Amino acid sequence: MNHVYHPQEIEMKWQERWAKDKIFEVEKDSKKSKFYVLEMYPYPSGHMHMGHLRNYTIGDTFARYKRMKGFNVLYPMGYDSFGLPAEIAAIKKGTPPEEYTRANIASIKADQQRIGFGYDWRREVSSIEEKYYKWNQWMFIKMYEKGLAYRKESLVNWCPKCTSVLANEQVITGKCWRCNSTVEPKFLSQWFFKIRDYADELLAGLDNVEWPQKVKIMQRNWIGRSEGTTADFHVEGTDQVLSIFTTRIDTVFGVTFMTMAAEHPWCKDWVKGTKYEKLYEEFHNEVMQLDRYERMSEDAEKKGMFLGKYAINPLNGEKIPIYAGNFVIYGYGAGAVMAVPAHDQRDFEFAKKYEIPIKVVIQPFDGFTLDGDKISRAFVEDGVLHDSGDFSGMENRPAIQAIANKLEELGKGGPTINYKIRDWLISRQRYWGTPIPMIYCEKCGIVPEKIENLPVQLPDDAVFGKSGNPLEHSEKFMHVNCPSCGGTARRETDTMDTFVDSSWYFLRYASPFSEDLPFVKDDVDYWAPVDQYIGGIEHAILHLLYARFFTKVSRDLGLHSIDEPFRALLTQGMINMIHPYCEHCEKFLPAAHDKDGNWEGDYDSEKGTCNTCGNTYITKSAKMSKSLGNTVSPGGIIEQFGADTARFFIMHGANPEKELEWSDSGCYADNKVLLKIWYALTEEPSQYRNEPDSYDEFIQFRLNRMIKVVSENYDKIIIRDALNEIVAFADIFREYLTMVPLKSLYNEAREKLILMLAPVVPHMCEELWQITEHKGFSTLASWPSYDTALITPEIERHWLSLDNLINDAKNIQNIIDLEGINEIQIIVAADWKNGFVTEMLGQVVEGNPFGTLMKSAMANPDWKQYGKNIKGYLQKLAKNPGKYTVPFSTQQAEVDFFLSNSDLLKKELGMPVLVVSEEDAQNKKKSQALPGKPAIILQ
RNA sequence: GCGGGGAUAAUCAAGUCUGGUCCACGAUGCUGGACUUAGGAUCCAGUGCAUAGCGCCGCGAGGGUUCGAAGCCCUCUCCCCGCACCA
Repeated sequence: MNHVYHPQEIEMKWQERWAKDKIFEVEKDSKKSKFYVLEMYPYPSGHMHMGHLRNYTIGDTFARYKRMKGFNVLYPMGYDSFGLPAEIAAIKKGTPPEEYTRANIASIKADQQRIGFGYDWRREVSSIEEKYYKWNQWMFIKMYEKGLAYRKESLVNWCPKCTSVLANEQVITGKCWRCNSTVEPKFLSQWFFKIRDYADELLAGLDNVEWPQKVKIMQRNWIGRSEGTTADFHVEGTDQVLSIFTTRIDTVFGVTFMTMAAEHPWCKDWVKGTKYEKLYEEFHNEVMQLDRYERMSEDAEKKGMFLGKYAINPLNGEKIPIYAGNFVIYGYGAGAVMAVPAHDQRDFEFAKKYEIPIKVVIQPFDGFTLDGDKISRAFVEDGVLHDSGDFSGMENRPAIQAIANKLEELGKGGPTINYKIRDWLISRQRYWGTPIPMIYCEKCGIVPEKIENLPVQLPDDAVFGKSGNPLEHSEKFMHVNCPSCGGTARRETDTMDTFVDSSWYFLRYASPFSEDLPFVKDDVDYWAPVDQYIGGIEHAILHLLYARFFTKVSRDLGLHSIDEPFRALLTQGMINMIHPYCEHCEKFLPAAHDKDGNWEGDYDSEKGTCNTCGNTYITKSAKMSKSLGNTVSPGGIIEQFGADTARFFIMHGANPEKELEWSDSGCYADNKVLLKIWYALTEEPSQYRNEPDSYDEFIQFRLNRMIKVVSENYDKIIIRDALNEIVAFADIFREYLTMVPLKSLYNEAREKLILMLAPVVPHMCEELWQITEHKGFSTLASWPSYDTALITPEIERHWLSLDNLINDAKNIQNIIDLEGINEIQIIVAADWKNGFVTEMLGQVVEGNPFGTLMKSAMANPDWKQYGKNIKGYLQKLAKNPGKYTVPFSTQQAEVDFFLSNSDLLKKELGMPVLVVSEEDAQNKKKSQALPGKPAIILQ
């Protein structure tokens, strides 16, 4: 046979055949176990990039493997197609968002199809479709009816660049998650989803999913459950009550002041018309000017001011001053805290600065008595209550419970659980999203749109580029009759956060054609949850938390019975690439070109210098990113080498969770590996053997071991390690071709080798499957099983000793002058040594000292005669007992083994091999032989 | 500061859970050689030191446990990521 590898032709051909035979289209089948593999659906921004290629290849490989293992595999794809970039394009270029988005979807979809991902394309979901976003609106109304969607005025995060608000989850260290602008606080009326109602369940559910520990921890921290106590502090001279939250109610008798968040609306009321007003204005402005991140950083100076008001301690009736402070978070707890300077370091510093009394109410267990006037830092450890009314003398831990209960009795608070997580702000002041289906009627107030009128469509007369939301300028959209009274009303112009779209798309895939409900319960209950979800760590909180929330809400609406959407999660590693780095400027030097293609980067690649400082730069691994200009497009590789090489490289470069170093040479090398395998599998041996021989056993061993290792690694999605085992076997297989193989075994090995590779390089494998005269698609073939009897540790030890023998002999060949050498003699250790090594190894492991070993060996009458050599053997055994084994049951077995492999030895070593037993050998080196480790003589 | 993950040869990187053919998988790079109408082609060998082998050194640093440590324990250094005054 003479088959040349033409990836472009092969790949197109098989993609067409797969599509024609609809092999990736799946239906519910109660007789088969289902398996749902999913990648996070992409925002369609033009072409597919390396990160996408990696993400989808991991998923496709795994889905193909599971399919071959006999699962009914659901593997769909779709597009997260609402979002700001389309609107920006509309403003800049005048392209309507829909046109822009559809063009991008077409382009990325073509890229995906060119790689040969086995998606069930009938199930494609796209959030911009009316038939999709209609259900966002439907869900919104259902949630509104249940009180889970509500409108509230509050302090929200405003991104000036996106001219829209953001959810807390979308503010990353004070910056917008999308454009990195500094976020500003603003008071606005906005729509929220009550994710806090599900805080406990969201926390508990993490115990039932197979996610990376890291992601679970991040979600737990984000939810931020904290057990503590609320205590009501009356504000003197008003009917206001500060219901503060604390985890240290045991210190309540030591409260000497209260601290309010500076922006708390009460502060303003209290100072109005008093001598504190002017000072407060200044203080408030100062605090609000700093961005949130700066303000919260630990080294920021703690500042505050007295507000002229007093609060009453609910337990001892003491009157304590109320301050405003720059370190209290308005959004957490009551936006106010009780301050106990003796037992909280931050309060201590504040008290010292403003000369507030410090009252010690917990004394250390060791009997030492602290004095509030003298201590130099807060005492935060456990101790015994002191000056605490009825609770004095109690240990502080039990006192927490006791005091909380007392407060409950008094009707002034009690045990509470507090959460850091805030409700999800879903309003966005943008056009390109799902309109919130609410109507403002002067007479009836806020009224939901009627279900039968859904979807509320995006108008096509929107004008972009004016200030504010384009929907506000659309007459067609704004004007509506009230669904309740029929009078004139106006629509809500906010649209939904696009994270709403991605919160349930994975359920829609299960029944993409459902028209009466977002999805059909039976379909979701069969296919969901997603068994393996694959995506980037950047969604550890955002999407993954919202999707879990939506799953629970839709379950409670009776739409399905799934608790957690994603049973297992794999977060893929970044893709890195070597890039110039200036040690002097301490930064990576961006590469860039102007629009005519002229170099505009920050370094001179010819001189190897930094353009800023002129010093020579070094190269370091950097994340592939647009901002550094070091991206490599998968398109080029596919054009040059084909999709299978691209897939193979990206799976072989690093295991899925690890960082992947992209390199040209690595890619070329992997193309070579594929070519080698291709030729090994297409070139038939010129002749076959009919009688089995020893080497066949080796092939059997390695073949079965490969299937075992590869299956185990694919099961755990450790794809690189699986490929390494396959590549190693391919080398052995190639060797086998040259050794006149046994036909049946050759065919078996060839077939199984193709199937091992099929999940990663499916097109090549289909072609090989056809060339090797198999029927049907390798994609639909059954995954091979292996025979454990052929890979026992004993068999492994035999082949290992042969391998060691070859390596040792080669080593000698490399270091000596081969002139006049024409034969290798293999001297197998004498029979008595098997018993000797077995026995003495046992004694070494028991921990016997050398002297005891020696005595014990010499006491054996059969061994005594070898006394002069025994000391040497024992020294070796004692030094590293793990290294020595007895691989063969008898000397004869060992002799037979090496004899039966003498052809192979001859081939490997390039000279004839003579196998003799130690007893028959003449050379004095024969005494060096040990079981499984023959003496080697070149003569 | 708190929490998590790391540090392996020129480079990337497996091995660490479960200590023992680990003279550390694999890949890249590099050096030889074979072949050849010279290729990012293919094949073979080498790539810490030593050497007719089966030895020494080595897995961030130091100590410990063990017959035996890349792996287990302790201390330290450095790097990455997340959270960041959460009362």
